[in-house]
Amino acid sequence: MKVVTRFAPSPTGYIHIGNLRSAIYPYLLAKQNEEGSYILRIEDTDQARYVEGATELIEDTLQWIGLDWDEGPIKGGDHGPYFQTQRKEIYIEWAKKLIAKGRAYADPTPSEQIAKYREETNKAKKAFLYRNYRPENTPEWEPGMPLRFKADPKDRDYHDEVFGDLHMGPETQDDIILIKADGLPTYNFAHIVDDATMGITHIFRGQEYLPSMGNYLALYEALGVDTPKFVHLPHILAPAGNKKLGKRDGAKSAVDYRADGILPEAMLNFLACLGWNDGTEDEIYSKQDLIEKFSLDRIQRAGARYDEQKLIWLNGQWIRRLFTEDPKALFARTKDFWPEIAAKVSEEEKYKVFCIIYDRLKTLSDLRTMTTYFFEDPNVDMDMLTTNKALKKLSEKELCDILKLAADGLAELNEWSAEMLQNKLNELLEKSGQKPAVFFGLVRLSVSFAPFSPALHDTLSVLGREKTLARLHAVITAFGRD
RNA sequence: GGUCCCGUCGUCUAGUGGUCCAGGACGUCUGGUUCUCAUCCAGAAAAUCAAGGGUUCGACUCCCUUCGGGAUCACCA
Repeated sequence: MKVVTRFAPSPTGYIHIGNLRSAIYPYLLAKQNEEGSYILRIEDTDQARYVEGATELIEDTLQWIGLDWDEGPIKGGDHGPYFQTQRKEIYIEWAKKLIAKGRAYADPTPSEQIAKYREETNKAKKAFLYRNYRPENTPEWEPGMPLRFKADPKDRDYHDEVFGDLHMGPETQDDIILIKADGLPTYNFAHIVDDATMGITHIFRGQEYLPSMGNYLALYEALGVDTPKFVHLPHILAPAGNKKLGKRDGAKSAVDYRADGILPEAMLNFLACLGWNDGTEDEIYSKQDLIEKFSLDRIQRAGARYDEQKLIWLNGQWIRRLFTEDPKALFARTKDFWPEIAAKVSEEEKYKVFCIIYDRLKTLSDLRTMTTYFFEDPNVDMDMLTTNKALKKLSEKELCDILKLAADGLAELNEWSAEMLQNKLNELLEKSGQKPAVFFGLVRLSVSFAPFSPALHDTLSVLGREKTLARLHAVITAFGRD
């Protein structure tokens, strides 16, 4: 069977990670099907909430994380247009079918009156059902008037791919608005028409739509449309509390994570596995792995909490993995993450630094704080030396002598390579008669004045002979014992 | 309030009647890797399987009830 899925966001702002997952699953399902198709549709029927530029933001997010759609904005396709505001005639046409069948009526009731009805039922602590107030005489519908569905409340059973066999009673079905007074359809009507005309086979959406299923089932029936497969997804929960993750909880835009140095591979891996797993004990999945292994019946029913720590860990895993696969390619992706001072240095220089520091990065933006001493001489900070755990037992003279020994020894080195440096450093360590923590620690701090750095011989080899010796002498001078 | 959904370590989860006095991962803690930080490796702590009743020789797994949590009841999606 050909699988056609869709992601259908409304352009009301950026896509936060809570929503992004419902873009990923339909993509995976479509791609694991040989002739599957993944459609992007923009649900822009709410003029009031429309945000300029939001569509571009959505497209950017999907492209970043690697969800390339087969049909939709930019790309086009056989089932367009892909903006609901451009499909107005289609909805009107379908609405007229419903009117002809006596299953839709123009509602003349003023909204103030409806508000009163609603207040009544609220006071009686009951769920509001408009059909209890259905007007007896309704005018012939014409544009500018709200059009309502005429419900046929009854027991309806259906199957959800995640939640299993479900039942909706008559009280879940009402005379919902199909076409608003502004002539545009509501989501409730539009998505059914669109999914039917676009040939969507699997509908993915958040579980907040579960209570509306009674209405949707009634509409499919009245429209004479076959029901697609339903895939309702549990909510992603905010880090604290039990509420679903939303922008109020500081749910960042997915692309904000890009600026923070999170790799799209890690984000995709993380979100896909938030509420889904393949039953094995694997943790790392590439897009291809996910496409091969994804299955609807392994989606969780309970909401999963959004845990940024696991994302960070996954990101570190991906940095190491991608480096192993193709270091240059990963390096090319670090462009925006270097400290400003690195701009004056050649790409080759930066690449050298990257090769010795990459396996310490959790996010690419760590480069900003972890590499500055490679590009500019650090300020000599004597306190850092004298308060160091391993060094504070030694006198200034002793420290200074060790540094001189190191500087003189290193100056003799013919070939300034990591390997030769390692040998030389070991030789000097022995000569100094100090513990590694003292000798290496002192040299390391003297050239970097950083709380941490790569292995000493790697650091010195990238730094180069000139800078290394100059920095060691700067500290010796600072001791005033030159 | 009505309706709908959910409930295994702090978190993500494995588990579809016996091999589970519950396994893995993140996080935390402790060690190891010639310096720091990170990686990597080894190990530890961490779940009366929401509770109570059934069914069964046997239940985390099936049934019922209760409790707890969430969603929804718009001319928003």
